[in-house]
Amino acid sequence: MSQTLDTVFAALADPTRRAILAMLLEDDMAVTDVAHPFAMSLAAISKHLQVLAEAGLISQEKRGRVKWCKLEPDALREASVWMQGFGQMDSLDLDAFERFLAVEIGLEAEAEIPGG
Amino acid sequence: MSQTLDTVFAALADPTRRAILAMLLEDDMAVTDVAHPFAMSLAAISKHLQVLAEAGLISQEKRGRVKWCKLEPDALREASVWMQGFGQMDSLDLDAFERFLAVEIGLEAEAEIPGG
DNA sequence: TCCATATTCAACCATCTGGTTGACGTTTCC
DNA sequence: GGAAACGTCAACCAGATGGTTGAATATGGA
Repeated sequence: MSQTLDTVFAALADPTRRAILAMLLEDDMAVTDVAHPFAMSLAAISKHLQVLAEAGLISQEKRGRVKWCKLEPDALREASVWMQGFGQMDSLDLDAFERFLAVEIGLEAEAEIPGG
Repeated sequence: MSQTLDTVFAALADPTRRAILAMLLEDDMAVTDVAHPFAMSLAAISKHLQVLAEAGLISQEKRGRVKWCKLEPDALREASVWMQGFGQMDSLDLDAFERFLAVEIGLEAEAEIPGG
């Protein structure tokens, strides 16, 4: 889940990938057609699509020699939920926060919250 | 705005930086105190804080020899709004999309939407 | 003044990222 | 069968990223 947030946000950080997602809103598309409007090679777009697929933001299905790309909004929704929930923690449970840190960044148990 | 999304999402892609944001939810903190729970150098945390500040996710104010870090949820909200709005475009206005592409990735006017 | 604290800067390093090109394996179709 | 279309793979490259260490710059306090 933490790694999911890593990969989802990293995928969204690139404008080409955000543009691809916007294109896939309209309809499923073949890799070649996704690549068409962009001023870069097919191989580069293929890599971008892999990044999006690993983040769970799209799925790909091969039919014949054509690989179809489909938007998968669930991962996007997960990240969005994270961001929404973020502003709504009112006061932080420090014990819970230590566990959160431990999960988020693999911190040892000695993690101690300054000022706490 | 496009660059803002770039920097905001890139900032959020790192678990250390997300943990820092979570800490700042509770209260404003000095750089040294932010660094305390993490198993890395102060200089590394200082860099992370710069990334967060450039993305607009935090602000920093120096009082005396202490630099205070404060959460600025507006940039987070902007990215969240982008994500929310994303799933809600129903059908895409192709002309608008070409302008979107032009802004997002600096594409030339000849951008043409395949299948469109 | 002198020392400790708070923070950044500069140089360095390993790894990741985003792009290229050319070769390759599949599938389709004449 | 053989050519063309679809897509990925492999090798390579430049630049960004995330970390380190040690020196430098302020500021605060005895």
